[in-house]
Amino acid sequence: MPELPEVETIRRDLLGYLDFPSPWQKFHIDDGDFRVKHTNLDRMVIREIISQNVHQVHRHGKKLIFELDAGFVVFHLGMSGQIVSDLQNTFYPEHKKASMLIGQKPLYFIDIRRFGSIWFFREWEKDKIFVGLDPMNQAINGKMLRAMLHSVSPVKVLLMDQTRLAGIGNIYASEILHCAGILPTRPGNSLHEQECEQLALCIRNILRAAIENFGTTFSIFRNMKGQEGKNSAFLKVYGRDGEKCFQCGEKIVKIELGQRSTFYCPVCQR
DNA sequence: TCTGACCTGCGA
DNA sequence: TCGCAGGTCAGA
Repeated sequence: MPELPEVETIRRDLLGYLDFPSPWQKFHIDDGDFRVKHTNLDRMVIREIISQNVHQVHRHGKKLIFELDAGFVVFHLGMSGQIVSDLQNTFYPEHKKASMLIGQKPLYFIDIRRFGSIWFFREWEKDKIFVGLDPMNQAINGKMLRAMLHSVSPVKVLLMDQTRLAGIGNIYASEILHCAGILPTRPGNSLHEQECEQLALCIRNILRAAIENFGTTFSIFRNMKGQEGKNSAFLKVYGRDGEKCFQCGEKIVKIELGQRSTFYCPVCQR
């Protein structure tokens, strides 16, 4: 579910909610099944976290990163993860996987489909967190993108490869390629430098607009206060198969690419 | 590089 | 009841 804009929305909520620095007072993993595959937080690690202050909340790609005195607690929301300050802010309190208290502020991790994860990394393991280039990085230009996407794989699959660019998921990959006028099926290495310049521009613009709209909600995504994102109303292709393209009037097409639904306009995108 | 598996909820 | 859904990973 949550891609970069949705995770950034939650991060901004957290910045307004938490005080820094604040001691991590409580951390309880509520679901036994969750513990095995999706977290390394055993009793020893939790004890290590609880002795520390939270200094800041960062985001890298789709990861939400709580910076501690010596280490990082990293949340990945998977397809259906939520972080809420009050269990009344979610329709799914029965899917609570972790309960936390930072300073005097409670936080809950809700994970309906159980694809989310929570990991603790020590300072020397930092490299494992910051994998891939964050697409909001201002330094990204056409030349860099062209090198990054130099592969025979479809450009949409490459955009969603988190080891290249971290944060673009299925919704925004379709939206970005429509903005850039590029067919999702084009091999990455077929893109010209000018197309990559346009792509770099669209990546930033589409993601920035989605952040300003507090993310995209179809069903599950909510911010920390339980409110829906407003970006769904601004989508140009995603979920609009059979409807008219706003630019040319041609019908939006839906195909499967890399086992994911992909939407594009056959006229505007070449 | 591709495919299936992991999960639950929702709408057709 | 079935198919689909915003993600990621292991294994072939």
